[in-house]
Amino acid sequence: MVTPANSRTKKEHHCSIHRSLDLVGEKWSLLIVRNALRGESRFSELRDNLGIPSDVLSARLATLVDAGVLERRSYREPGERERYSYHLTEQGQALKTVLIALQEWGDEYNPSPGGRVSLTQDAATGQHASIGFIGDDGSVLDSSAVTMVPGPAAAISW
Amino acid sequence: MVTPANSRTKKEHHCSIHRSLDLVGEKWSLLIVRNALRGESRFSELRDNLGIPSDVLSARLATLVDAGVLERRSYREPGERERYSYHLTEQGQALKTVLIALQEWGDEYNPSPGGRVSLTQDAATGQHASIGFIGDDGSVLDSSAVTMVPGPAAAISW
DNA sequence: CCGTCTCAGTTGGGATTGCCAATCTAGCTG
DNA sequence: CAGCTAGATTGGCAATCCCAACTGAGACGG
Repeated sequence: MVTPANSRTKKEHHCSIHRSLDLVGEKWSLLIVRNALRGESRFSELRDNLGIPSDVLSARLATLVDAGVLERRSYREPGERERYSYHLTEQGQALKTVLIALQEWGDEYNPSPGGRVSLTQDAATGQHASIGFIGDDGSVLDSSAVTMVPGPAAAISW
Repeated sequence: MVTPANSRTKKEHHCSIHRSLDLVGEKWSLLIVRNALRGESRFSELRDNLGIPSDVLSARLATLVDAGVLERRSYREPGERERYSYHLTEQGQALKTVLIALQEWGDEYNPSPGGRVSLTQDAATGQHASIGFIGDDGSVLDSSAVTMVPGPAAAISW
């Protein structure tokens, strides 16, 4: 092992967007999470469906487990030996918002000629759902009216 | 010019998340958009505030202009020569949702000990806003109840 | 108990991308 | 015309990525 996967030597940034991208901003990371959200959990399943080189998959899984996005579990099917699978943690599930935001952006501004491959809906009613901003009073806000403002820790830079 | 920045030779993926990541998934791309949302538009401003190598910034700006996320404008301040600045298009503005989703995820699961650098609020009322799912009937949906399902073009793979 | 199969990776190498420092260019000012 | 500044480009080196081949361990057949 030349480079241990659990050595997080990266600098901690004060900006949470930057910190998030340090965890899931590498190539393939978010696509692995997307497929995990679909229920894919095995190495070969992810490798074959994503078309990712197996060494890169191996490295990403280690990084994502280390970051707390995935959890590695051993399992054993009857008449099979023990194998490993990867499952989203609560933290990993929470990336659903990021992925659907990316999906809506792509569908809006760079649609595939073949149509949409994935839709978003409420599990209970089956009605279509989309991403938006909600005020603390529970009201739905217009996206253009929402701005990012400096927070309490913005003293140094923001 | 060895590799022209405007030759988009990448394969078009059927998955909109994958296509989106081809446009803004490279290192630094989303951070450039974040700073552009704060109103930064000049090369040196972005370079100095992000700490990005200038050759990479140059390449990313070209890619983002090519993708339609940024628009290159010339400007001239009094007593200065003509210079260029980079401004978000409508398509670029729309990435605000993705960035705030990443920000909320980072604040929730990987907070900075120094506190939050950036907050999200409604420009009119100043009340705090957060990302959520909204049904077509206008109701706010619980995030755990929202799922991604195969769409019309999912025949090949999804 | 020997050979074969499959899953889950690891390893070797070459290509690509990213990083850093130095340099360049055009127009301004003195 | 020498020097300054914004907006880059270039060269060299390091890290990352990709592909193909290989490994290791347990199940299974003979």
